[in-house]
Amino acid sequence: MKQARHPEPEEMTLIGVMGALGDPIRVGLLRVLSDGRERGWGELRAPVAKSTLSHHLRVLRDAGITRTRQEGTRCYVELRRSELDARFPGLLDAVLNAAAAEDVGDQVGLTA
Amino acid sequence: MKQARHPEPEEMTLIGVMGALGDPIRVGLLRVLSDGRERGWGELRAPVAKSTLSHHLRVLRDAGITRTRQEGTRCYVELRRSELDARFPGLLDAVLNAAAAEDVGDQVGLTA
DNA sequence: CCTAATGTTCGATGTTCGTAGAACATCGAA
DNA sequence: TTCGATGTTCTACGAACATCGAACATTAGG
Repeated sequence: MKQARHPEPEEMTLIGVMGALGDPIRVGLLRVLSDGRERGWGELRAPVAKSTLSHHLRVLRDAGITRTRQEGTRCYVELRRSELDARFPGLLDAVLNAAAAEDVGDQVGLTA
Repeated sequence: MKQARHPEPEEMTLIGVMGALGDPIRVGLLRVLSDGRERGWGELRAPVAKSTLSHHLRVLRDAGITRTRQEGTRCYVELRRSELDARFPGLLDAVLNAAAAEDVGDQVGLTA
């Protein structure tokens, strides 16, 4: 596990973010993280293989949507809310509200 | 040219809209239409073949973002602003603002 | 050390997407 | 009716994507 790279706010692109949030699993992950709490990888529940989950988390990270931190062999994920809000004002809230209304990504959740 | 189908507001999905707006050409078209004016197909300028432009307009239409009207052999495109705003509050404005700030889709424009 | 736990990466597969050109359908005008 | 303009649809193709299982790397614990 090499240290993951996180884009600076200036490196984030609208197309990148829109593309990243064009998948139900990733929107589900976004919703899970939307309370601002950092979550452990193992807490995340999604109906995909772990390699696929790893892929989705990478897409989110590469788009600048999340930040990943390592601690020992564990990983912790967190929404980059303030940076996103500064870079794309209103976008995150609009997506989260719409996602909640439609219940997009409801298959994604936390460990019971 | 058969009559194109337009989704009802309830049929629009967040994922559909996010996916449709994950392409620079389509965001460019959105920006061109963002003043609310109806535009003729021929007015639109984009660095792609006409079949490709037709495809992109179809994607936008299928997602519920635009409305296409036919008049004789001409087509007119229009942004479904109020319906989108009602269905996805704040989303369109957030995307348009971010797109303007980044100048996404600047290759798309109107006939000089 | 050896082992278990935790993610990442790799290889493979099937799907979707963006793109273009060619053929087609429709309509207005000559 | 014939022709030209205007979009749409068909077909094709390479790139990108979502997905999985297997192999791998790293670290904690015994």
